[in-house]
Amino acid sequence: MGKAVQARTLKTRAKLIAAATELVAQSGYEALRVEEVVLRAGVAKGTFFAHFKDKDALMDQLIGGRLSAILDEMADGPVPRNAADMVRAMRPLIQFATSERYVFDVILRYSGATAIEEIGPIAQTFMQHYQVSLKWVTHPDLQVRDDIPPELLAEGVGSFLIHAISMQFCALHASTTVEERLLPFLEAWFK
Amino acid sequence: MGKAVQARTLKTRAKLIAAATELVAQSGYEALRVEEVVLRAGVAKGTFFAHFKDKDALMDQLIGGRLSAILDEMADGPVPRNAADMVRAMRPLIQFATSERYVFDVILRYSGATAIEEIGPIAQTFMQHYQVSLKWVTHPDLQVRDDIPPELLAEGVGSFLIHAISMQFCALHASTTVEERLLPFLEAWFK
DNA sequence: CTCCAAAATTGACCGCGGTCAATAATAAAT
DNA sequence: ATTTATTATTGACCGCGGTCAATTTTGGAG
Repeated sequence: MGKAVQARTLKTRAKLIAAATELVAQSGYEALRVEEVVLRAGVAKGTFFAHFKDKDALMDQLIGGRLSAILDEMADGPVPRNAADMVRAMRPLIQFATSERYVFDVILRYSGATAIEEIGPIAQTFMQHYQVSLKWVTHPDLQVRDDIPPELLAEGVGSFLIHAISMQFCALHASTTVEERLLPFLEAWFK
Repeated sequence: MGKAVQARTLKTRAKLIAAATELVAQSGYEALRVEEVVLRAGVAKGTFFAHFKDKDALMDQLIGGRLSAILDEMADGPVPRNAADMVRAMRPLIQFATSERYVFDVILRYSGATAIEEIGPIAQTFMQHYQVSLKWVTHPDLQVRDDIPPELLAEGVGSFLIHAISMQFCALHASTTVEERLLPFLEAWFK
């Protein structure tokens, strides 16, 4: 019998990812069409779905990859000193998540893994963000509330972030920025 | 010229809503097909889209209607005495929002109005929920934190609720219930 | 009643995501 | 080199949401 995974497979997959990445760079995530991806990659349509469960699975890869890279930089950066500093540190994350309404929708849809064995790239970045937040709130220099467990504080940061971004896509609150809206919530976590 | 809106229009619209409601009662929201709705309503496919911008607009109506009814009862009920009581009061809301993954996705997608003049039913229920929460946290019997403005507390309740429900759809946290997960966040809002 | 312009309805058609039986490429076994 | 079992690829096809030019219905004006 053949090897579990052939070299050809990796090549095709790489071609699909490359084609998709180029198309996204040109026209954004929402405009991406599977037919355009396979055309550019030079494969048949069915091949796409042999590599990705559906179109969203590709989006999970692409968007999850970007998020993960952003979070890696956040983790490497200095621990913020206060709430305003924390908001500033999350700026790259906010910018990407608000770049397209569609992107944020995909992030929300894939934030929860449907099964333990299939935790996708985006779902992983939520854990990654939790770890970064936990590292921050447990840093001794940061004056966070000591009557709330750090795990809850970290989880709350994620909750507030999603909420603040959601509001951005609501016309009623478009006048305020995400950072302005996020700040008071984070301040509530500090003493 | 004819009247701005004919009686026929209202009848057709009612038939579409009735057909859709019946189908949802039978097979749930996710399984709803526009073709089935128009078949049951006895109209052509194009008629559907003359009444609703797209399928999601119908969902906005149906799901928004249910949410609004639930929130009306919440508003009429007694003001909860503490965090645990507050979680209990939100139970009907949680049950409906978690009844189908698809329902929660639609709620999130429509939570923000895209333009001020077109605030849909679901977007309105978010404001409705905010009002109920505000009423609760400003009630004198409730011992909430007094170092955080009530408006922020009320908005935070919504943020925590969405977060707790999101976690429900993540296999990693399926063992805990939404109510168990929500409670510690609400307790953080109390003194 | 007849005419007419606006409003409502129709259904063939399209776009695009996703399926699957048939086919081709691969690599190990002999 | 030939056979063979496994894996990868193909593209015609389907489901379903959404469009639009053509047609019918409506209700007021003359």
